[in-house]
Amino acid sequence: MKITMAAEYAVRCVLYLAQQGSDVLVNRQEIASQARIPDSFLTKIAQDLARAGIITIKQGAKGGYALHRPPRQVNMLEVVEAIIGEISLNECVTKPAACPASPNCAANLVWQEARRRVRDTLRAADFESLAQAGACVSPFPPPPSPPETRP
Amino acid sequence: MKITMAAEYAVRCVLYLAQQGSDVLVNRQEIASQARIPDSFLTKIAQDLARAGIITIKQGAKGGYALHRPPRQVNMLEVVEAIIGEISLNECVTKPAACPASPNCAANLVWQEARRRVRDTLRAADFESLAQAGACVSPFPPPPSPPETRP
DNA sequence: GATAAATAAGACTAAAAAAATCCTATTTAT
DNA sequence: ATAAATAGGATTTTTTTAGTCTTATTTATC
Ligand code: SF4
Ligand code: SF4
Repeated sequence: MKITMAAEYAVRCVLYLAQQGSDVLVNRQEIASQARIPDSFLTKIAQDLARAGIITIKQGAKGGYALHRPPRQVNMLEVVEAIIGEISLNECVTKPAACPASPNCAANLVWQEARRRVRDTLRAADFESLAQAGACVSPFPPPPSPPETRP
Repeated sequence: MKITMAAEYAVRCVLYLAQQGSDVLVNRQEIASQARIPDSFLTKIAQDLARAGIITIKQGAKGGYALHRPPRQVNMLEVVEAIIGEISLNECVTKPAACPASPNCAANLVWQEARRRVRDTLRAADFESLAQAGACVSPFPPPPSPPETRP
C-alpha cells in the first residue's frame, strides 16, 4: 500500500525541475544529487517520464533534462502513473475478471471509490503549486470532520 | 500501490462471517473454501484479526471463527489495517524522519491528504452495509463529475 | 480419561516485485 | 576527433509477499 521509491523519485525529479523554471535544462547528476536520487536509477525513471511526455531529454555533451510543459500543466497523478502505471488499490478494480465476485461485491465499490479519491487528490496537485507552496501551505480545504481546534 | 492478498482475504473472511450473522461460529475450512482463501494462509490472517479484536477464535473440536462484534461496528479500515498496519502511501507521511524535506515539502501534504481520504473511505464501509448491499448499491454519493447517464 | 477434531504458533520456502547497478552504444557540443 | 553527456538493456541484490509445513495445544464427545 505504498508507492514505490521510483515514483517518489520521479516526483522529486519533476519538482526539482519545476523549481528551476519551465524550460531550464538541468544535467542528470545535479538532479540526482539535489533531489537525492541514485544517479543510475534516475536514468530509468527519466526515460519513463520522457515517454509520458512530462520531461524532455537532451542527449550528448551539455545534455540533461527539462520539463516538457509548464509546471502548471503537470500534476502528481501523471508523474506517479508514468512510473507505476494506473493506480489501483485492489486488482479487481481495474480488472474485474480478476475476481468472480466483482460484479456483485460491495467491497469492490469501496475500493473503486478509494481509488477515485486518491487519484483525484493527486490530480489536483500541479507542480506549479507544489514548487511555490514551499512549507506549510496546503492546497486542500480543511478537513470537514475533526472537531478539535474550535472549542 | 496495491493492498496485499492477505488484506483482501481478511476482508472476504470478515464479510463472509458478517453474512452468516453476528455470533455464528464458522469453521475455518468453510470460510476458506467459500471465500476462496488458501486454508493454511487463513490461519495467519485470522490470528491478526483476533489480535485486533475483530473476530473470536474458538479452538478445539467444533471450533471456528466468529465476529467479535456486530458487523455494523466493524469497518474495512480496521480489517485492512489489522493485516497490513497503518495505511500510508509514502513513508514520509507516517515517519517524517524518513525524509529530511518533509517539514518543508508540499508533496508531503498531498500524500497526507490522499492517505486521509483513503482511510476515510474505508472507515465508512461497515460490514453490515457491505453484507446487505449485495450487488450494485453504492454506499457513496454519486461522483460529482462524470456526465454520462443523464442525456 | 482417551480420542478425534479442530485451531495455534512459528519456522520455513518459494515466488515475485522493487531497487539498484553495470556495461555497451549513441548522441552532440566544441 | 574528442570528450561529455544520456540511452537502453541485461543483470544483480534485496525486500516483500504469499503460501506451506510441522509440532503443539485446546476442546467436545464418548
Ligand atoms: S471479493 Fe470483492 S473486493 Fe475482493 S477481490 Fe473480489 S470483487 Fe474485489
Ligand atoms: S520529498 Fe516530500 S514527498 Fe518526497 S519523501 Fe520527502 S517529504 Fe515525502
